[in-house]
Amino acid sequence: MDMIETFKALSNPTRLQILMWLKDPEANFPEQGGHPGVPDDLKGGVCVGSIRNKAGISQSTASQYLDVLQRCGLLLSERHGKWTYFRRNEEAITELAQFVGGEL
Amino acid sequence: MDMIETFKALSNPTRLQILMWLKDPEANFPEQGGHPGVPDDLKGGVCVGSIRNKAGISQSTASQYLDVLQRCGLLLSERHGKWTYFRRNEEAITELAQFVGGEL
DNA sequence: TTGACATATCGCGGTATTACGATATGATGT
DNA sequence: ACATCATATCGTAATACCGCGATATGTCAA
Repeated sequence: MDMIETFKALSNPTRLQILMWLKDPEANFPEQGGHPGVPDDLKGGVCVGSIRNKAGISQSTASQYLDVLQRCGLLLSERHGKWTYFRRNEEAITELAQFVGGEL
Repeated sequence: MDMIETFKALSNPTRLQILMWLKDPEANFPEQGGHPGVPDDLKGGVCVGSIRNKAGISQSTASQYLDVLQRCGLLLSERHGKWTYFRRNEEAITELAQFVGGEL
């Protein structure tokens, strides 16, 4: 896990916000769900469009931000049909917390 | 504590390294000490010149980096004579660790 | 196959960061 | 007052990041 890339990813207010919103997808993305073949509990993550709406950024920026968060390992993505669902990678976040709480 | 500024400060390899070196000043800055009127145990911190040498960067860059780390609260500085001694702000680092380990 | 939709990638101008040398400030000793 | 040393600030060119619209790719439905 590249800590420099991770800190860089977190040093943008919108990206930090997205990561925190994804702690509670049900509360923060209520309009999500109801996609064909996808359960309503949002365990699998939230799609780009929902995040884009919530954050108030363009589609290309949303896609790019999520890519940055995924590249450094903080998010995981899974494609179902036309949608790409993003969710937190709790292992990576725990690893980051251990680094900051211990080695840093 | 501005988390965005803090993450920005940490997203530079040299600055991250400096913060980690300052966990153990005695081991990482052995040539430090012996300044008139300053105890040898380095409890008060390490001066800019020692950090500059260790990091292999220019004097102006060292001063600027340390200022960035201080502005976001990760370092504290104290002037004694012509030297400015920098040391870690453990309270701030603990606060950061709690944020990453809890709210993030 | 064609159209519609979701997402990804490209290209751009604007802005910030990087790291430096040059110079200014501040402190010490003579 | 002066020279010297440590640090801070200024000005800079190179590079990276920001956020967007335009466009490309991939998926489904008819």
